[in-house]
Amino acid sequence: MDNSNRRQAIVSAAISLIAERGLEGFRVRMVATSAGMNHATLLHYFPNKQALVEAVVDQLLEQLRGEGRQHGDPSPWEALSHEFEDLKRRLDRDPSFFVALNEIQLRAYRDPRIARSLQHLYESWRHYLTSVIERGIAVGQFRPDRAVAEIVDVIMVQFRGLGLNALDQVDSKRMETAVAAQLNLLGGWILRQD
Amino acid sequence: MDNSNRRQAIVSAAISLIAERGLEGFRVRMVATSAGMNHATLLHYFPNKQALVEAVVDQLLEQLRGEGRQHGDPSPWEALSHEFEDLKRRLDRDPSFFVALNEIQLRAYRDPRIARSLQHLYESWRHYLTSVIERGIAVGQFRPDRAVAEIVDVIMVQFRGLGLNALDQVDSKRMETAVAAQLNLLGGWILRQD
Amino acid sequence: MDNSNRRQAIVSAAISLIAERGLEGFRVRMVATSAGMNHATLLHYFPNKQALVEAVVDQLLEQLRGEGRQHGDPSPWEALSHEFEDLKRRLDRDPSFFVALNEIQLRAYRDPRIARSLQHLYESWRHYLTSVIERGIAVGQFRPDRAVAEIVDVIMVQFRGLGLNALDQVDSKRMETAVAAQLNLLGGWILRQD
Amino acid sequence: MDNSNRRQAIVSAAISLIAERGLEGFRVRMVATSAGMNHATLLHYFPNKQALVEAVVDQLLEQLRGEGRQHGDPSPWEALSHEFEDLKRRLDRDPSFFVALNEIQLRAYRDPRIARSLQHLYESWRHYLTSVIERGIAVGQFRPDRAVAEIVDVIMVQFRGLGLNALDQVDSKRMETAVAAQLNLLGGWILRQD
DNA sequence: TATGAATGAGCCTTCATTCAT
DNA sequence: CATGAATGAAGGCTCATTCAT
Repeated sequence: MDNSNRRQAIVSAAISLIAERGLEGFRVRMVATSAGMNHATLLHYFPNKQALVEAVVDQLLEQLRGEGRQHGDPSPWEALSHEFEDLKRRLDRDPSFFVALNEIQLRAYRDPRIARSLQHLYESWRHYLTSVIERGIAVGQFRPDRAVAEIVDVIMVQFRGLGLNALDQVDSKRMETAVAAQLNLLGGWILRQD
Repeated sequence: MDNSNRRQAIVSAAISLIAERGLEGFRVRMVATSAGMNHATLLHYFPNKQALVEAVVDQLLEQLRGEGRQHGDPSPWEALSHEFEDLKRRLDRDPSFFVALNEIQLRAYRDPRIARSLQHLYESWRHYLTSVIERGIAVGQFRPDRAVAEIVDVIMVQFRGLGLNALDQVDSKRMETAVAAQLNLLGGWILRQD
Repeated sequence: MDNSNRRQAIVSAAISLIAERGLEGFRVRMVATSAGMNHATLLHYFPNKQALVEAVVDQLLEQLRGEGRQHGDPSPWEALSHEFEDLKRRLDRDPSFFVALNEIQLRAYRDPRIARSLQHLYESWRHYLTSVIERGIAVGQFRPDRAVAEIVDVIMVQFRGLGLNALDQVDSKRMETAVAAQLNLLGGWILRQD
Repeated sequence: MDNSNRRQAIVSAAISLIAERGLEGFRVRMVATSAGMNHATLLHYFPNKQALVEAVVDQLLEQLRGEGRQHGDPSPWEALSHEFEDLKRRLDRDPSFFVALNEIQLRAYRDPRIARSLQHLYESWRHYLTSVIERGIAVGQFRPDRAVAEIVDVIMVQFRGLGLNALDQVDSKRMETAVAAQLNLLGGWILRQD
């Protein structure tokens, strides 16, 4: 179990470093130093740099998947709202997480292995959103005249756009407004007006 | 003027390479080869790598600012629609442009010089959008109960999100739908309903 | 302590190379090869070329300061004679040492850090010579009508001139004569004649 | 004749640059710029860098040989004194000349062609000194019990030592004293005392 | 496991030199 | 002659990775 702790520490240090310097500027030696060990020791835990990056990706995606999904039995709209709330909270609490995530996202464009991981996550998220939307329509909370897939796409674009904002280092207040506005926007589009 | 052509060719090759391999993986030698010259010759046109990257940034931003702004005397909503149309056209025609742009955007997070360039562009764009929105409210086309700055932020998040989609290499059709949906979404939120 | 040995080997190789090719022509790669290692390994012991050069300077000056100062309780004139003897021995045994030293001396003209090191050495040597001369005058061995500082300067010029002779690669015999002549010259000038 | 002027300008610029940055740091492009022309143009006057350096050597030696040799019919001792006077004047007027000269002297150690040039000069100078000394002994001005060759060597060492002092950038006053002292030293050794 | 040493591949940059105009 | 462009060789330095202890 100590082994696992050690790996965790390394991956954490790696994420910080990626957020700080980008994948460009990401150096195995620095990660090791930052994790309090010799660089050669680090390579006992990860066979090479690529493996470390992949572990970072896994960790990032795990974290992304992690929270979310609230308890209780929320209505579809509450479920969606919760997703936005969750995003806001993350953006506020740990913006550097999103910096690293964007970095990974770009890398995925060229690294098939990372692309696959990311795709898995997106698919599972898309799946979840789809089910929520469908339920919303079924229970009459959402307008029935929108294509489900389209709604899901819309939401994902919103999230991506908001995630990119993390790079702007704007104040927490403004970020909160931006998230709220997007939710509001969505609501106006899919909520049944009566 | 041949000098200028040569520089153009280099910058173009550089953008392609950045899109292809990222700023990580961006090698002066490759750019030179790709532009059909010795790497030392390239440094004849740009004093060093950093200068080349900056030229790329300038070119990218210039291109971004470039088109847009249509002719005639469009209504505010037509003006906004045109922006989305324009984005769609670009995404379709030259997706790698957006890949490079995202790359630069991430780099701006750490490179103050690039950050400044980007900020200039964003400010000018924000300025333009603000004027359009204000006019739309003034002429009664847009709802008066939305904060202008908030609307502008919303649009910028939408564009960023859509830009990131370029990385997914989805088919042109689906991208078109995504852009249209976002425009639709925006319309539902700010257009005066009667 | 092996580490220290390795550094020593590198510095020695560096001195040889400087003597052979000058600071112009001084290549890290060559030093490494000459010391039997990869050039990257060398940079494991010295962070960069400049640091290596400085180590060379230190070593050279250390060596210069090193020997000298004989045992027993010599008269002032014997002390001076010993300095010349010592120089002669060095010139004979390791002429390339002086080649490197001249090289460094020229570099000091432009490199403040080296200039400082050299100045320290010269000051300490000047200090020593001053004390010897003063004692010589006090005990009546040297003529009292010469300014001490002037005598010291004279001696230093002599040493510098003799050191430059190392470049001529003349035979050991002739060098010996030259040193002896300078000592003789000095004696005629400062020794009390009776 | 304009051609000759141009070459002169280039060589002068080259000497200044060598004095300023050493042969290490000596760049064809800089010389050209400093002489007010394109670097490629410079290579119309000197086929390559080496040729330029050799021209510098020639010029330096020419200058060294140049002055000297006074008019009238001086006594041997006056002739020697004049040499020292001349050196003093040069050291005072153009110390950077000696910096460049030392630089060349070191280079001669490895460059046979330069070595030969230097040797020619030294031989001719040695020849001149020899004749002066012999005459001095013949006319009874110098002590007859010194070996002529030895005296000549002594003088040359003195000159070399004084030349190296140019690097110390000491004040003119002190340099003057040093030269005078060496002359004095020499006089005490060879002048017939009566 | 842990680590310091070692290494080869590779990158950016410099520079003397060549060449076409 | 003059010059801007071009080039190849080389140099200092970095870095992921391997290895012996």
